[in-house]
Amino acid sequence: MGKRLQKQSQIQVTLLDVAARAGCSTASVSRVLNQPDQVKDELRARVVSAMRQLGYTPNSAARALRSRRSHIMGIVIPTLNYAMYARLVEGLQQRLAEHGSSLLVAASEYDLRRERDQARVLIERGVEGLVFVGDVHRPVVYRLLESTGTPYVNTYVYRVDGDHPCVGFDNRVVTSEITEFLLGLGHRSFGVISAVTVGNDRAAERVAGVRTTLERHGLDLKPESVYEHPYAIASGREGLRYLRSLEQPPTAIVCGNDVLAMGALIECRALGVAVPAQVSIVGFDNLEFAAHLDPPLTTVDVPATEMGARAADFLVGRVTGQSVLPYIHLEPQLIVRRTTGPAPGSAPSK
Amino acid sequence: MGKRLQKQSQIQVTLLDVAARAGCSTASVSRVLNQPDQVKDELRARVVSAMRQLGYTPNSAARALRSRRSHIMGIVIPTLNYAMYARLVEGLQQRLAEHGSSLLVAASEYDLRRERDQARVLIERGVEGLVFVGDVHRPVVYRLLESTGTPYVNTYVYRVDGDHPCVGFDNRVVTSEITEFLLGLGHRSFGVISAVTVGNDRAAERVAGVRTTLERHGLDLKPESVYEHPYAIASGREGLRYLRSLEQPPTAIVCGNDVLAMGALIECRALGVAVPAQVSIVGFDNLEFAAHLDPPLTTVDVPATEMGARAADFLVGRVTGQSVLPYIHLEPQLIVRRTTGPAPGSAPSK
DNA sequence: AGGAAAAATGTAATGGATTACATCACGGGT
DNA sequence: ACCCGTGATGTAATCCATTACATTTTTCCT
Repeated sequence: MGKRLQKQSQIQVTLLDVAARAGCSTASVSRVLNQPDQVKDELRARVVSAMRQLGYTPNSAARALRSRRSHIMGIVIPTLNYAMYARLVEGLQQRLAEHGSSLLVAASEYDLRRERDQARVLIERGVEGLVFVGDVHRPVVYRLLESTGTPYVNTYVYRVDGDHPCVGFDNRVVTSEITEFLLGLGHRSFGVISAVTVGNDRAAERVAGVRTTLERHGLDLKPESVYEHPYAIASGREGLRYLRSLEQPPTAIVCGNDVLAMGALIECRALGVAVPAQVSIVGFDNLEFAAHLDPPLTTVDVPATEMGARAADFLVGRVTGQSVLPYIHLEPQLIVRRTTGPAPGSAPSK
Repeated sequence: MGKRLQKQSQIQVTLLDVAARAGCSTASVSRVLNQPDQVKDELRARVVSAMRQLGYTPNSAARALRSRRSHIMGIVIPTLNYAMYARLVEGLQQRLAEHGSSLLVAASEYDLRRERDQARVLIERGVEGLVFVGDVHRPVVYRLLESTGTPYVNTYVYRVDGDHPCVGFDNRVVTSEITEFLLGLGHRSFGVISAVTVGNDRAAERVAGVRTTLERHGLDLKPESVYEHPYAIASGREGLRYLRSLEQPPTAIVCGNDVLAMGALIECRALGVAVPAQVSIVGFDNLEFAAHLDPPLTTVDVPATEMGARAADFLVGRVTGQSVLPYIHLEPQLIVRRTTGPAPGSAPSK
């Protein structure tokens, strides 16, 4: 058993071997690899055949060393267990592949120190560019990026005055729009169920968007109206139960993401709270299940895959010396479904 | 604007610069990097300080070239949009990080040709080992792995006679157990809602598990009782509607994954079909939402993260020359919740 | 104190592909 | 028939860290 499982010490086949076999110089073999049309058909054929016969695979390290191109990019994300980040990575990887680059993935688990460590490691692995989520990172990360001259881009954020390349949207503006929408439905009492905001600038901005908008309208979002808990359906359920237990339960609940919203919705059903008659609920992300919940969830569609693709284009552009726009805005879209309606007891707005 | 956004051509700081500054040889600097305790405190301090002052970052390519270690592994997965694969990647990456390695991720989109291409690319990028999902790959992939001497491991499968290292479980056995469980509840008429089985050996095996078990009991799974459609809630809904439209609708429905099961469950509610009174439904994966559905979904818990971690251990072991077991079995667990019950009209089994 | 062994450090070869530059062949213009 | 330019190919330096081996310093035992 396991005969194939032995690793035999391989004698590496090099360019030199191929050249010898093809009866030409290493330069020509290299050209066949990198600028095939600079080589005459006949020689190219000979080289290709020699490579095949010898089972030649170029040594990536030697290649990268000499050419100063690793064709590897990196991304540091909080986690892959969050569908939107997974999609971001998917979009990024696909587009990079089209550009001929590969992707190193590292997770920080929402820990900024770990994010810093992972960024360091990826740079040490020779990535040509780095993608981050959010724009709040340890200062040393930015310093490292600058001192090593590593191009980078922040995603899931959009801030023109931010001094950092970014692709995404302004989280605060989006929840602000949600809040305006709910205000327009007559809601005056708001609650928020949010992911943990420590080390998560996106979550923090989303809460801030609700708060500042309410304040602009002379209302306020009391600290006790914000339930902040880890990303999970259970948190959404707890959050809803908590908000319902307040002296003056909110009629509108803005959730930091669809998973929390799903939990809230489930708990409403369990508690016999009618949605949207008694409470309006809004999610964020437009995950697949949002449209299939009962009632279907009002949420915000986030172009995560596109964000990844754009990040790829940006970095590849930077590395290849093209001029690229450092601030890329992608518009999320409010998807109004059936979990939102007029505030109870308010005259319908039209 | 954009002052920081310019890439300035970096003059790379090398070991030699550090050595000069620290007043020692490059060998010593290298030792500080790789075997710090072989260097006296005083010299080490000098070198470290020189590195800091110069902002030295080792050149990964040169390092990899000389040491023949890239510290990079790779994984080719069908997609990251499937939560279980995302978790697998997460577990793999975390454990690799603990071992001091990084992870290149590539997606095949369930296309075996693309899987082959991606595997080729990853090998060309210098990965030290490769993780796959499933064990049905293009033959050339296995040939390439062998000829380049690249260690690899298949996940989500377990087949001792398979000649390939693997970590996971036998999908066929698991759905077989599900089927036995349902048979025990008195069900005799079965339906299956499956993901697309082309290029997906796991999905195919799951269907086969139901079929062979039924046959063992003198029953059969008619081709028209299998609804095969892409991974999506909508597919689950359609699947259920389809199965209910059969002349003799099944009383037990085995779903290839939880997403399909969720769709089926949602459609039952929409159609007014009582679960489990009229139909029993079983999922696969035990995604987070499974426990929160109404009724909570009977499903199979799959240790995806663990699988990734074990794959990491295996490959790192192989690369570092330890002896490692090539076949690692992880036991999935049937989680009986409330979507399964006695077949309608059958005497309860106890 | 003497000397061998162990520890620390240095010297220089090495890994494999790329590429600047040199050379060669060949076709076209006059 | 001669020269030049263009395109194809070859020669050899180069990228930068690691490591085998050589040399020096330190340790420690007698």
